[in-house]
Amino acid sequence: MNTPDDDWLRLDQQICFSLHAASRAFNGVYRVILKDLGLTYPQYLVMLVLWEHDELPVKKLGEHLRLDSGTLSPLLKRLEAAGLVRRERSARDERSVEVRLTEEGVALRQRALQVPRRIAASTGFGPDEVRRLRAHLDELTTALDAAALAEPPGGSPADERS
Amino acid sequence: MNTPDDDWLRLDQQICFSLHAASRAFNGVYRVILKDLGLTYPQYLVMLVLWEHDELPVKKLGEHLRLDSGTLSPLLKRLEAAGLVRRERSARDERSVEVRLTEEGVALRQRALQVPRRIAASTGFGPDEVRRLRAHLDELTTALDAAALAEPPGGSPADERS
DNA sequence: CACAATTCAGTTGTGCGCAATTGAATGACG
DNA sequence: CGTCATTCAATTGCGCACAACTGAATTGTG
Repeated sequence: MNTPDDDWLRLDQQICFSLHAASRAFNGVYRVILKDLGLTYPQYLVMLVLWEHDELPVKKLGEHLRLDSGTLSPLLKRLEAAGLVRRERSARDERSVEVRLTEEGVALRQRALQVPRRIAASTGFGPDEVRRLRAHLDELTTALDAAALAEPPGGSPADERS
Repeated sequence: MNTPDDDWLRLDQQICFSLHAASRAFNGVYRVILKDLGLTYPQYLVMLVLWEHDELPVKKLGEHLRLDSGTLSPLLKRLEAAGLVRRERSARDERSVEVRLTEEGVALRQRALQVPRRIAASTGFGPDEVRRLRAHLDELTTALDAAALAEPPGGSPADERS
């Protein structure tokens, strides 16, 4: 009785607008800053993972980033063409492809060290604010993932009958 | 002296990961729910604006959504092909194209009224939590936009010399 | 051992997001 | 009035995201 559906549709607009807009605004700032490094934002994310792990099969990379091979395969090809990464099929399991940094890829890390500072400056957020926002977002993601699993297309989970 | 650059690179990872992941998780939930309506998530955003305004030039639509014609033109073509929208060049200003809902487009609103409830259920967030998160995100977007303006590619704003 | 199910990377097709460009219409200014 | 700059929508080109599928390698089971 509180809020008729009409109002919900307006409120809903604001929520998804906000997230969408924030995501793209962030993306835009990264784009500008990463241009110096010759990386796109998703490529930067891949490099961050590799700087931590140094060698990973595509599958593991995808788990860290929540991306599948459909996205990663061409992206990794481009990183390989840029000379930052090498891909070689695993000897143990020929289905798997190991991604590893080249020397050039390792070296790029030094130049990337300045990125977080510049990003932080752009947000104008302090460490605490960042932490709170991150916690909020992670909470949201967890909830959404759970809901996505519980609600396979079509109806409510209660419809589940053998 | 507080946190060496190495740690920043790790912390930074977490921030951008969180936002990126949340955005795509949200997108995924919308995708499932909107499939019933035959809309993608960005198409839904466009329809939300049109349900509020009923008739708008592409330019205004883009300002509401922060999207340019490069994104909107093909998207609107698809909405037109789906019979939800009509596009006609303005009589007053032949450069401009007016977008207006068809009867079918107006009618779709009824079926869309259920969407916000299902989304809200998926997040598990209450109205207050949503409001706080939205405020946080808007604050972030505002800061990022300001920074994007202040920092044209290449260096700090202080470099600005005639 | 043989055969079915699974796991993995890659490909294809669709749609979004953005930069850069094009071309037409409009507006401003001398 | 004519010229030049601006404002629009549309197009092109590139990269990401994701669903669906392919094909090869591996694992599980009888």
